[in-house]
Amino acid sequence: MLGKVMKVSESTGDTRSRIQAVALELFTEEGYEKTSLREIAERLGVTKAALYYHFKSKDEIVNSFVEDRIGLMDELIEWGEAQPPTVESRRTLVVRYAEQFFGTNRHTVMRFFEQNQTALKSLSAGKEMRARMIRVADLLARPETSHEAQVRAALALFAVHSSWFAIRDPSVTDEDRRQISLKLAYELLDKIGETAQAA
Amino acid sequence: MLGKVMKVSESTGDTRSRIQAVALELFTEEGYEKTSLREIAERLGVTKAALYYHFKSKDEIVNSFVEDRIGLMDELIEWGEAQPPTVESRRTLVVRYAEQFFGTNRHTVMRFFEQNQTALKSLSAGKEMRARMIRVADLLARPETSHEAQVRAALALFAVHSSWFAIRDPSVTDEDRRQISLKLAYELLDKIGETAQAA
DNA sequence: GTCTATATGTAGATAGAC
DNA sequence: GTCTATCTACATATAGAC
Repeated sequence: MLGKVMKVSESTGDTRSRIQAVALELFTEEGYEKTSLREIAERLGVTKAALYYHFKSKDEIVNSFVEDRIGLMDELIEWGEAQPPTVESRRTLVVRYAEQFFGTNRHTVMRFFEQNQTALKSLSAGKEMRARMIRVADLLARPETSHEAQVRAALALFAVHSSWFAIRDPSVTDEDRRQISLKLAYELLDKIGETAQAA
Repeated sequence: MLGKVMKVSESTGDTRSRIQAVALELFTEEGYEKTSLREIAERLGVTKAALYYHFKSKDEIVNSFVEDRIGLMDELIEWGEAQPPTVESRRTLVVRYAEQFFGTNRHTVMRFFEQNQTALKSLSAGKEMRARMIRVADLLARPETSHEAQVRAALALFAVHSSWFAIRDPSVTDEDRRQISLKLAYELLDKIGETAQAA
């Protein structure tokens, strides 16, 4: 999935993908700033120079695996904007968000974002993603503009994320985590727009 | 407050405190790893060597302002452990947590933790704080051991934190943020232990 | 208590051979 | 496509003068 968009003309998509995978893991586990290109190269059994053949800089590696996540978020936002601000569509929006989070190659990329919030402030990919998270939260809060609704929306999204680490038992399946997070997200979201609904 | 524990014999507590304040701000805004001692020194109008007179290393600066937060958390945990696992004591626990968060010199230290989770993994102060956060969450989940209760507890704590950044309007007062976060924390926590209560 | 000067390491990144 | 070798910059940290 990581090298999916790549043209076939670039023959050895293998090394490129392996760089992305290792970088994503290390960036998530020990942080973007602390992870050196030397470390990534060593883990792969190549030299730093090889990395620079595939990516022109360190933050380009980040961009490469963040790109398609941004694309998915854009689809989600576009869909959400076309929906009426009802309990139903709020629920569906968070369900779709959770699908992205738990789907495809697991939650690796989202965990990377979570763990590198600060470092990502100075990376373009980080700013792009940040803006989209805020947009999704705003869509969830609609039609309310109250501060409480804003926090409810943020908590609903965080429910999806936190089910990953707050449940420390590693034997719990992704599906179980997903269900718990959605139950709590519903609980939080369903109280949004009650005044508007009643009116 | 930052240099409170300091002995009076150390005459110029001023510079030491100013280093802590500037470091805390920069570590929070742009990240621990990315912030250099040169940057901190320049901002204060001194040289790096001066910093090393007051602190023997970079992570010692972190320890210095984290220490008393750890102490407060320990008091909180000790108090919590002595309470019965009821709706009432759960509420009071999160109220006290919020007091720590919003109290004293604002939420600066807690924001620093939030923004540097990954970097703090390799710092002793980080590991210490992390363990205490988990302990508080466990106390909130009692007497339940269900996964859902664990997520409820984590979300309740995050409600306190998120009220700081999820409400983007800067004119909202700390008191308003505190009230909103507690309302939502109650909502989440009050459903813990319902089976045990009923039994 | 703060300075100048410097030691020492490692980071990201490039040139050019193979 | 990957290598060796190297550049440049900046990091943390220390020694010793004032």
